[in-house]
Amino acid sequence: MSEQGEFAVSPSIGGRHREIPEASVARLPVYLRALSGLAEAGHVTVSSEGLASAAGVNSAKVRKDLSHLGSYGTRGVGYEVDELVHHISNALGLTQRWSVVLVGVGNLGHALAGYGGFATRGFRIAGLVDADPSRVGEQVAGLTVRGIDELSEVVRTGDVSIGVIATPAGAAQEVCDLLVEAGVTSILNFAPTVLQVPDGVDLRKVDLALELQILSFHENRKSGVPAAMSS
Amino acid sequence: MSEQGEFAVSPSIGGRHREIPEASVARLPVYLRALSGLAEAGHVTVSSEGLASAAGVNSAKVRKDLSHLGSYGTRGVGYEVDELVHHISNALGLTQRWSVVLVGVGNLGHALAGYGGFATRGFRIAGLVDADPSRVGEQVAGLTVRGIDELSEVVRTGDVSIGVIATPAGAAQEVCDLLVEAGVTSILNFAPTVLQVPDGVDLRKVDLALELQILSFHENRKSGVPAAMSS
DNA sequence: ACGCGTTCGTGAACGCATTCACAAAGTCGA
DNA sequence: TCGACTTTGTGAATGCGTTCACGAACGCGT
Repeated sequence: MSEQGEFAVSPSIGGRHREIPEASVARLPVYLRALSGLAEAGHVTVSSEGLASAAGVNSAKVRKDLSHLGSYGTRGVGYEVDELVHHISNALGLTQRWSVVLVGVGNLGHALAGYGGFATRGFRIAGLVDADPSRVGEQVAGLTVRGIDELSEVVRTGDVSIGVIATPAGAAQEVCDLLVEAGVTSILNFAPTVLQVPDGVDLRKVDLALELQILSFHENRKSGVPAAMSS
Repeated sequence: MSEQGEFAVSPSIGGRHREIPEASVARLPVYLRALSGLAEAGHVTVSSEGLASAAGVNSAKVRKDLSHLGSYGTRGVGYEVDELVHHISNALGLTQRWSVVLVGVGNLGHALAGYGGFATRGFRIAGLVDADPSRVGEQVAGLTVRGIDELSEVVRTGDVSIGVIATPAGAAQEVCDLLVEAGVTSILNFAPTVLQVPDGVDLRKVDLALELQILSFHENRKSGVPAAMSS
């Protein structure tokens, strides 16, 4: 009874393990971070419950999420921390090193360039680029700022696939187009504006003002409606 | 036939207009920004289709979202830009000015303090706080950095309801607890760690490393599975 | 005044994500 | 070896968000 058919998907080459839902993908980095903490604290194994509380979610979600990677837990025991770190890193593609170009070296750009999270998680800053000629040549975080006209070259010679936009809103779409044209296929946008990208290019955004406004909504709700004081 | 019945919900006092779904709330700031652009470009009215393309979503979503605020569109015409800005601002609680305390004046903290998005959208930085004694007294963005021991006082005297955490990961939970204890009810966390807050406190996070890892996943998928690379 | 074209507002259908709940599979002590 | 206990992995149920599709309402030109 070798029931191959639809379950015999090779977990190795080609098709990982089905598709991992987007919502799960977004939580994997959180698990990874929680597991690092647990490993440092000396835990060899961890249960879904333990990982859940470290990651700030519930255990059912942890089990569902991890089940998308394969069956790496042991019933009655839990998950081996090191092994899980390896599998998650693998699923996220963190076993290989990705190169990043950072465009816009203003206040925020400086902070990002100096941010430790790049290097520690396998991301390499292949170049810093800015449109302001007075900034070109400046040394930031051990790198020399280059002109926007060199962006294409930086992307090609540095094997860059990820672009980070930290420019003012007005310049963001133009920079985005240049990045795409140069061959970048993933973009992280910090500029407070909506960007258009062609199919095949992944775009994520980080938006401070937006987050504050969402908090404002909830604050407003709290102060406006002092609980369920109807009746 | 004055069909009142269930449509005669007062949109003024008390119960706004039912509950606005979280997903809609998260898009309202985007609409607001798109509308600002449209207003500057001279548009007096805008259709759901027009707003949708400016905001990077589809028109059905726009109409559904806006319907939660009330019926402010005109069939056959669209929405009046100014009026819509007003209603969205109102729903988000942006007609009143919220005070913010920023904890952690490192690289990122500097960038945040200098970020224009605070002031331009009705948020006031009531104080900058840092635990490092060598930073206390320093002038940043026109404000004097104060010690962490003054946090509680800053919150109270400044009528602060929102706290922004831009400290290293190790200090974040402690700072978070202090903020909550001081009376802050909304927290925006930039530190790469999971925070625990009691019920009644809203928590949002902005996490660069997490975003990069999600992009990494998609890059990995793209390079691993050349997929439908037709013609 | 009236019909035509446009666009909103919304019930219904659909799909994705979360949660529930439990059988299966393992550990561990006696 | 065996039985009690723990914890995973996963179908099923539920809930939330998105999309569809269309009636209702409005402006405008004639």
